[in-house]
Amino acid sequence: MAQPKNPARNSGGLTRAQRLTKRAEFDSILQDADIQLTRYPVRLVAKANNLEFARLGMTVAKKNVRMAVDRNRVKRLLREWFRANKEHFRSYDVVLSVREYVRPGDPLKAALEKVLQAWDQRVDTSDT
RNA sequence: AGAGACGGCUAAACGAUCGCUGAUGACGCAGAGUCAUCGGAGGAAAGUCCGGGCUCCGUAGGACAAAGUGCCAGGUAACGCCUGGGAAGUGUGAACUUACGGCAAGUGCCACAGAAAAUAAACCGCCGAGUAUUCGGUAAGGGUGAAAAGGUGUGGUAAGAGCACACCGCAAUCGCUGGUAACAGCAUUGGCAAGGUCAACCCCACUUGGAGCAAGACCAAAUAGAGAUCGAAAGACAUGGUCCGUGUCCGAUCUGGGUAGGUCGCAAAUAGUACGCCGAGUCGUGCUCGAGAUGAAUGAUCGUUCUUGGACAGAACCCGGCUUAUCGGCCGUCUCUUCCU
RNA sequence: GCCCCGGUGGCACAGUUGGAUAGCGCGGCCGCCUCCUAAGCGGCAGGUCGAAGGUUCGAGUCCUUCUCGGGGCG
Repeated sequence: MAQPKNPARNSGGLTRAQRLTKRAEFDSILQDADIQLTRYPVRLVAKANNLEFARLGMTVAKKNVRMAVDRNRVKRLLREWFRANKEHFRSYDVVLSVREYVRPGDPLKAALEKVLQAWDQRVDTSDT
């Protein structure tokens, strides 16, 4: 039997439709952002997307995180964090950037926790 | 027992849940998607230092230039790599290291010091003649320097000197013997040939067309054939630096306008491993494994165990090497020292 | 992924074919000048020549391997 077309139906996954894949999409979000917030070293930029689910894009520059192993690890942790908390970001396109070098591990997780708190406050006030 | 040399292997394991990605199958008109099964980073994936495959370029022909390599032999698709051998050097030794062709082709350079740094020469010395300083002989000794026309001993001499002799070293013979060769040994001859530097220019031998998967091929959307200047049988252009040769003929330059992506290339081949041949390697037989993304996949959480928190580190066309990084653990062969029997 | 440049006092740069104690400008410090400051004048300090190894009597320079920084190719 056919499944609904909404990819957000799948509660746990993070499929290609839920990712930003075009340069133009990144540019439009970064230029016309609705919400920007930074909790060192993570920067979050978001824009409402008129969809029923969230989409994720990440930028981790080689200049900031030099080693490919660390860079992959940072991106995996960002992706996993977004996947676990994506209900918070419903109907938003989100771009996550790592601005400074951070060792993947507890410091990054702590920073992401702060980002989530700040996001919840911002979204609550803007909705009401 | 301690210290060490060489070679090889390994690179935490298992389970549960939630996820990512490719293939196959099923459902689905198709697409999107869902479910099931299977696969899913390394010894260096790294640096991009070499070599090849593959693709395109106007032929890829010649000459010059440029770059690289450099003891000998073998291996290889090829190499600057590997294996074996020679020579030289280091280490008590096992072993290790070596850009190790040629300055008796040419040119250049060798600061300071020193008499003199390359046609050789003579500062202090030594000796003889002469007598207030010169002439001649000499290269033993001193001094300078990184480097100064073999070393030691004996004879010899005015003093000395390969001047003579012995031994060592050196050179020559295209000598003899061994070796495919580099080279080694022996014999004979020569008093000995008057520096170093080629990671200085260079000479000799050999090698190299250029670019690189952002190569390139196909599909498709959009834009639209604009304006100006210059040159025309000489010139311009062509993917290599120059020339010759070759090809094209309206070409070149500038300004302006427009630009959206997708599919293939893309993974099984020159692979690894066991046995046979001294070795690299080749061949034969058998066995093993089989990543393929494109804002870019291996993760998260929990539990158990260990060496108690696991180093260096992440494929992007592929392969063979080199180099560099690396916590440890294990295995094999061998060396030295000390002790015991 | 591929290709190409560069690293010399605090800053921006020289350093020719290897040769003596690596220079110049700005900046810093001290002194002179001035009532004081600036300007000017005189003097001084400050360098692992990105790192390691090699060739050489001798390396900023030549060779090799790393490291850091920058640029180009859609």
